[in-house]
Amino acid sequence: MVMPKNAARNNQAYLLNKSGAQAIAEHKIDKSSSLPAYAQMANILRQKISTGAYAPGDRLPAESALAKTFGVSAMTARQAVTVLEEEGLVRRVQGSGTFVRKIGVAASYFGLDALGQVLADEANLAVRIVNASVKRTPGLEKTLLGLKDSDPVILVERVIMHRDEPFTLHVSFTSFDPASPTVEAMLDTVVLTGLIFQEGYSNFKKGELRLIPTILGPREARLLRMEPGRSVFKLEHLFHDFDDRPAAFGWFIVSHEKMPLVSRVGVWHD
Amino acid sequence: MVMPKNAARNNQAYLLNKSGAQAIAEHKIDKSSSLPAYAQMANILRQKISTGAYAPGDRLPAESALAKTFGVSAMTARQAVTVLEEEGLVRRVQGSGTFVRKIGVAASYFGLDALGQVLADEANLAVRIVNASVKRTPGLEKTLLGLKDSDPVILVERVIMHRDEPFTLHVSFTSFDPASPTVEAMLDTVVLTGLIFQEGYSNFKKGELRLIPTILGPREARLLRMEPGRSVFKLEHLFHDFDDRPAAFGWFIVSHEKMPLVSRVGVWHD
DNA sequence: AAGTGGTCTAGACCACATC
DNA sequence: ATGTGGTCTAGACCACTTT
Repeated sequence: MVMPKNAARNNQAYLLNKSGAQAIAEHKIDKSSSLPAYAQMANILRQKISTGAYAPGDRLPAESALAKTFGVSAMTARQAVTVLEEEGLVRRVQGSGTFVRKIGVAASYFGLDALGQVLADEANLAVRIVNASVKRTPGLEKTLLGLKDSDPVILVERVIMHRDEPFTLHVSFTSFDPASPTVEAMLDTVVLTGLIFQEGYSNFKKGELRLIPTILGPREARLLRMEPGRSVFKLEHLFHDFDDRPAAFGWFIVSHEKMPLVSRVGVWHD
Repeated sequence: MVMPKNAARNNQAYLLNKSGAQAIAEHKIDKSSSLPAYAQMANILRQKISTGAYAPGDRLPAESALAKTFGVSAMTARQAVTVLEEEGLVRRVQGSGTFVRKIGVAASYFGLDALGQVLADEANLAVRIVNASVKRTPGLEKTLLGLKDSDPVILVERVIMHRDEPFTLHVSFTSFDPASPTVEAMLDTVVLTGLIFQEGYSNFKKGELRLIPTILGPREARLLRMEPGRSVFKLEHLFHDFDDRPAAFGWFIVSHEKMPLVSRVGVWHD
């Protein structure tokens, strides 16, 4: 399976912006167009895939042949094929050729765009801290943070409100390090700014996230103004600092209505 | 998105910058190595990001500067930066520069690798059809398939067994088209081979998938040998044929243990 | 041996952002 | 005006697969 690439997503809107229908019909590149040659080529090739002219399993013409056909250099032809590869439509095999992919359920991936958009919309956000305390009893979070059962951890629970409606409940555990800033500072910098919002600097080097279906408990339901017993997403996270120490464990509770996970595969734009 | 510009804010990263700059002062590409030059460059740059020498928000040296520093052509330097961009570590801004990304929860994506691996492992798969019938009563599936309430649809329910354990329950609806092959043929070709397994040709041009948390019903639980009331994933799919007609609606029921959804962000390999 | 994709060069010009 | 990334050329050689 091809990993989704940021470049492909960024190009998407651009490529579709101005597609020359006449260019597609004539199988040629309009070099005076504002649309780059490689994008025009990609559009034409995608069109042929969408109509079945190039069917799943078929081999595309060699990049050198495409370059000759379209009257561009080999590098430009290669760039065009790369667009389709990043869209997951074709698969390159060195020494053999480029083949049209067959679509299937497993080819999909899900991004957290909805979550990102809400968290970036700071003007309409409000954070309600429902609990901020120091926890001294044992728990899974201490294992994950590399702490002893007796070590204290900072527990913070927030409801993130979006347009005056509860959007998600965030529960986070951070190790209580006396050498670090105070609890208040950590609340505002490390965990909140570093994890939730997009602006500013991050103190984290890497993170692991896990998506789990779970059932809404009574307290969670009350905080989110939802019915208890509903099935919702639990998005767990464990972030590590630049010394590779696990520093922030926690999770977001959010419904699939607020954070739809949708994926599209195959050709969705001719 | 907002562009962070104030470079000297993270003191720690600033110190690391000075000490780290000497440690990696080599900056040399081994052109006799089997590892391509662009990959070696990407490794070095990634290393600098992982140590904080290039901190989130910082601007990378211009591609032309990198090319000069590493003694390669501009295209090769560009390819190196592209690697980091595709890993989600940096973000390019035309006319402005390339900036180290700040990691966050929303930057993650989830692939169905686990599902794909199981469905590709045909030697250890067995499909048990638990229901195959023609449904003539109204239902959501008819709306999605563009059919009238009175139109018949083929309903097939299968338990896909992997290594003699129930892996997932697949429920699918397909329009009953008299011009198409018979029910039996459709079971084996269109829906099963086209949707589930990877080999062979597909009859679908595009598909939309939706991931939903749901609660296991009694019948589903029995078929999957799990406890009812558990929270599991429901992976809905709607595939369209090459005439853009919706042709296969349905869903997979699978637990998060069988299909873990994990995502990693940031630098995980130095 | 021939054909394919993968890497690389040394330039060029363009689009865009910043000063 | 300068500097940045984005596109493009016309070659070259390499690694790999197929014939």
